Amino acid sequence: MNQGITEAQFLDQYNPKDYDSPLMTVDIALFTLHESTLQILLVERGDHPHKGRWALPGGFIDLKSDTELHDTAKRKLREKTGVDVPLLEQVNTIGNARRDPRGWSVTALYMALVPHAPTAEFIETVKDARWWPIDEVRKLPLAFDHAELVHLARERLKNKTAYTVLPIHVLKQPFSLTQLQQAFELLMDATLEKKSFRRRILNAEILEEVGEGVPEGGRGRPTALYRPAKNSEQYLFTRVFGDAVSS
Amino acid sequence: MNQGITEAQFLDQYNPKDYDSPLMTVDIALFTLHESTLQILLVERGDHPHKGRWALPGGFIDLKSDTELHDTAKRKLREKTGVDVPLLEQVNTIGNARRDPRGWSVTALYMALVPHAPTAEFIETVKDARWWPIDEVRKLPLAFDHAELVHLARERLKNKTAYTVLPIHVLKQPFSLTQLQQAFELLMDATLEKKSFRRRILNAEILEEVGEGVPEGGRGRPTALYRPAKNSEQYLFTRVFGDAVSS
DNA sequence: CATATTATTGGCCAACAGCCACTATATAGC
DNA sequence: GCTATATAGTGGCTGTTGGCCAATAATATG
Repeated sequence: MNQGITEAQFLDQYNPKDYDSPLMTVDIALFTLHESTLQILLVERGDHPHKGRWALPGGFIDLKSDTELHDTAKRKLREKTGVDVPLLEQVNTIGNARRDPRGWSVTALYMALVPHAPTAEFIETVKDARWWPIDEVRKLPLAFDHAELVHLARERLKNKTAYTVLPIHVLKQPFSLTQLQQAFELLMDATLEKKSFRRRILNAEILEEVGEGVPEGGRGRPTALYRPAKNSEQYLFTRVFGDAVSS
Repeated sequence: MNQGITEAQFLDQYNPKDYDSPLMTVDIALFTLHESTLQILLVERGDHPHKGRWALPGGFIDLKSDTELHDTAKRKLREKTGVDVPLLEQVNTIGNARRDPRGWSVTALYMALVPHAPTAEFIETVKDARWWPIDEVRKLPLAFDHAELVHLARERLKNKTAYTVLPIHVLKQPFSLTQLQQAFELLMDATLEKKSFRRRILNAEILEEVGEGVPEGGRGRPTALYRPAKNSEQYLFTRVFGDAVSS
């Protein structure tokens, strides 16, 4: 193949355009909690292919400005949400010959969960993007195989949540344990037992009590409010829930 | 951008070579257990770049014959081991501008664990490939960022093993519980408590007793031999071990 | 003041993991 | 044979944790 030449000579001769390569994209499933629903950010495609359909934010790598794969993901999210998403989790990479009409295509799927507030006003200004409640997404016409990608990300989110204290950093602070439990339940799509939930969360020592607040619904016993303890970042990947989920 | 044209017209005009795209490859960390060590398959590179260094088996997608990303992985493994690997797990996808001297490069890393015997003779005939004990790999000159890829796959293997009954299908059958425990310990890189191990494995009801055999070392009480029960495939992803690991 | 509503705690039981000593059954050497 | 040694397998205790659900606390409403 390249006998008898040095590596420098080889690189000199090499031109990537001499070879066929697939399309390479990045897609991001960005989730948030708002008004007691789990929501996902979708973008209405303005270009072919699949013009007019809803899609996950994402796109091609900019070989000049991006130096890491997740730089592309961060850049695309910044364009659509106006904020920098710190924790991007890679979910899966899907590649085949039929998912994009333009030909062989590979996409790296990322996932993140962000608080709703900081993004809300900005997204209104991006006319082709909006938050969709996750339950309504299956009624939408989605581009490419994005219905499948949404499903993969949603499953990962369920699992991830069971293993981490992730929702703590998504709620408006301070929050009550009831609110925190509701957040966990939304993300995990499961019902948690109240006493077990409180035991685990409090034993983990990741919360700090900061006073009292009004209960859900305005009436009833006042509730204790909490915020993440200073050292709670380090517990971000602590296992908090086991099999303590019913469906 | 493409105003006023139909999707068919758009696709007609479209040529992927008009756009810059990164190199896209697939790499596979193939593990096996042999002679009480965890081993990984490596290939000595015959071409630039990094000619002469050891690398994970892998390579470029064949846009004509491969229809799925993991087809590429399976094809490459078949060339090197002579066998079809049924269970390929995707570990991670790494992409950046500096991992390959040829330019921006993305690789999808897969992982699998196979029994040693069926591959052994074939690999001898592939002169550039061999099994390496995992502990010796860090002394080798590895190509690209494959040292990092090996590390990622090894970590995933540890976790995966803790959650599945994977080693059952890798041992020569029938096997004793002592042998099974040793396999788990090698894969998880941890010490397991004998009684707890046996309790969990036997309670899972995934094994079938099939007689007696000689103990390890030839002397001592004879050992019960087991093989996977018929329904054990469905338990492939059952959680078998929790935090019952010391180091 | 009675009732409804939400928050929080008490307390029991069953399951299970860690621990380690004890028993069982073989081989090797004398 | 007898003893030492090696490996396999079990008994049984303890502490932790999760599921369950009833009891108690503290407020709002009419």
